[in-house]
Amino acid sequence: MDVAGKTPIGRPRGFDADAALERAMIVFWEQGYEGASLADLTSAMGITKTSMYAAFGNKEDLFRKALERYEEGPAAYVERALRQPTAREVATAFLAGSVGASTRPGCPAGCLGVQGSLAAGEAGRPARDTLAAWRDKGRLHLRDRFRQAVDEGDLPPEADPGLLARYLMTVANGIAVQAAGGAERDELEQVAEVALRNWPPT
Amino acid sequence: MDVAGKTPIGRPRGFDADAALERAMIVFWEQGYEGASLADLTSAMGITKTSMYAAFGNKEDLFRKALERYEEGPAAYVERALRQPTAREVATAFLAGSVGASTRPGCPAGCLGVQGSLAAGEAGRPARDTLAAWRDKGRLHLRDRFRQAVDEGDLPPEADPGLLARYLMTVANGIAVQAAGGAERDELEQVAEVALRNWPPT
DNA sequence: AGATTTTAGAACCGATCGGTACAGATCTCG
DNA sequence: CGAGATCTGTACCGATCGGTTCTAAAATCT
Repeated sequence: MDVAGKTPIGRPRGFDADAALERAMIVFWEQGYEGASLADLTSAMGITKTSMYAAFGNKEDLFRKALERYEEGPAAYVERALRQPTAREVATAFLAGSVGASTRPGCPAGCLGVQGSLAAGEAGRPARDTLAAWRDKGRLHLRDRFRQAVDEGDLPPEADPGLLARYLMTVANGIAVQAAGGAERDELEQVAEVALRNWPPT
Repeated sequence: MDVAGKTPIGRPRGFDADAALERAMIVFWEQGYEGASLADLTSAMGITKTSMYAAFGNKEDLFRKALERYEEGPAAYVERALRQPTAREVATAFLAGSVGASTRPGCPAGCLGVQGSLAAGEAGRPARDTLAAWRDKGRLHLRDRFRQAVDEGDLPPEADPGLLARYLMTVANGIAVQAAGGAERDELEQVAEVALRNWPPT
């Protein structure tokens, strides 16, 4: 039985849901969860509120889906960094990717995972918690990767994988804040370089 | 002529403006500029909207005054750090103070200067810009202090004061994000220690 | 005392918030 | 060709947004 090939019954949707989600991601990235109104979102997406609700659920669902999109797109550098052969290369690629994503031309400055919602009122709390969990997931992936590096002798046995992961994530978060405040790409590349100067020797 | 001693004419205000501002600061710190509604603020301040407008202007003015209050209170560690005798001590005190302020018991986790407004809709843009300028001011103070350190031979001549300042501010911003996400004080103290391992020798 | 100045409280303002109900349009299936 | 299913646009929902108006109360001034 063909699961995907069939044309669905009923009137087909008149817009590209993927493209609309991409637009929504940009708006959330630029204005944050609470700062992005449904009017802002749907106007950027080129659809009406009704279509948005039918296609994505509600504002919170839309935000989560925009975050998934962000993870696969601008934040894909995390996965790429984790696949580097040595811990040092992982760290370097991670910070370089963080700088790149936070200062990407044509995109909002900073990181959706940080500025999407850091402090929020009652209404924005689920979105804030979603982002905190998302950042934590990345941090734990880094930690696991550095544990593996210790096992492989790629990091000295006395290295603390959890601490190194948190250190890197802290610098990346700081880079995102700096970028949101207008810091330029080359300035942040220098910061990343300084941050890696004290990386444990292999 | 006594400028301050006189009792002002008219009905005296029935609340402590300083205490009310302190409460407002906490609310902004916890919920961000856009996430804090006037109802949230005035209820925490224990006054009505009318009294708030008479005493502080409007929401934006209140936010600016809450930031000044934050600078004199929880963020006073910046000034203290800048007065340390050596560049290394300045850097150490700055990061230690950042960790302390971001994980202070009884206060919201994180830093008002970061999570107060990082990304915002149209309405919150002035607040966001105010915070970005505030963070930049701190960064430039650090830079000037490190320039002085180079002049005094306290930092090597090849040290880059601007880069060191931006590096420290980046780490401090990252610490604030980590704290907002639930990181504990001792974890962030270790991060600060790692971040200072490669500080230029005297 | 009486005039003046300021505060406090409640009621109210238009605008906007996130979210829906409904009707018409457009598709597949029989 | 209907019949049933799904999407789209409009109009609307109650609640809340930041901010104001108006009246009464409480103080100092002459």
